[in-house]
Amino acid sequence: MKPPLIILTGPTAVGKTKTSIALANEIGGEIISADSMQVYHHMDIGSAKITTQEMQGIPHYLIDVLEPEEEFNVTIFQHMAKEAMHTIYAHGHIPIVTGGTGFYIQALLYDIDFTKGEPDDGYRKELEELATQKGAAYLHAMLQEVDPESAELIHANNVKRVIRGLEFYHQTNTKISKHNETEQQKESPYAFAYFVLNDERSSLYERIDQRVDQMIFDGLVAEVSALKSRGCNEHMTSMQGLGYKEILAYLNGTSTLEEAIYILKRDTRHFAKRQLTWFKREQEVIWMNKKEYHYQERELLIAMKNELEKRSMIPCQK
RNA sequence: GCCCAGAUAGCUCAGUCGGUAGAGCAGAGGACUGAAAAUCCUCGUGUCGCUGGUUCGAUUCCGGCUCUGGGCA
Repeated sequence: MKPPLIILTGPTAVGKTKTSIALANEIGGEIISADSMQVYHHMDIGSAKITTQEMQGIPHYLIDVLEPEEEFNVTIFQHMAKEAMHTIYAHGHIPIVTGGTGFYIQALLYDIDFTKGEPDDGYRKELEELATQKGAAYLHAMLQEVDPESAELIHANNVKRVIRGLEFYHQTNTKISKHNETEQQKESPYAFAYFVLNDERSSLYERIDQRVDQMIFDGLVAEVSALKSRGCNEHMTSMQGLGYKEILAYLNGTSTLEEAIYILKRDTRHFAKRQLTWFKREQEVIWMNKKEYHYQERELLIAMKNELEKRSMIPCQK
């Protein structure tokens, strides 16, 4: 019998947080955040972090566990999330993974193997240098040499991924394309339900715009300003988050506040679209379009519980 | 009231020495397996303001009109 795992995700600003609390209350769940920005302390407004009050006493994991200067990535996420799952199972509860980072969810759900091909900062720097000096095509040609399958799949302009391919080969002497192929075939070790909350595109975009205005009103500029004063800069993982890089650009004098807000809204919309593209590609996803449930939390919850019963993840109510 | 400039894709604009037009942005679709809120790829037909004229042919040249800027009274 595989252990149960509930995933509740969806594009940014769709209302995941609120629904996750309602679901957790309903079925006795505890929440693991799959969010690359909410892990950081001192980044509350821009990351739309859940407040203690909103948590309603439901235990939350992977929120406020790192300082903005610290590194975070899929592997760290996977490690921390697995630990949290153990704790939750020990409580006799069901873990609910909530958050919008599809890649993280995938890594956890299919227990992707990240033990091989550790990043090598020195080598990375070297490759980055090469890319700027000789061009993206040059790096791509290097990848073509050692791993033609990857070179085929990765566009030459996508320097980050070309570098990762080269780095993986450099570290392991094996092809990342081969690695990806085997990982792709993995079956999830969990009995899971993968909910994707969604809404009409126009409503979603409207909410995004409104939310950005609200963030500004709530003091996003002051929040980023404080981060800047403590030494945070645009090279840090944390400062690549939406809301942080744009406001930082404004504080550094690269743009006006008005431009920063325009860009932030636009890029958040783009991000939501990318998230949806990701979820569309995922197998076994249960789409929950809010419109179909008349925007009623109650209806949405009942539908989700039905799905969970179908999968025998919660006892039958009848 | 007069003079000047403009009116072309949802927006900002380019262009056609007369043969019905193209960029950026927006928007849409996609990729992603240790940076992922990152990174990257693909997608452009619209009464060329309205109306007459010249012409085989006008969005392009000429006239009038409407609207929008700016200037002069």
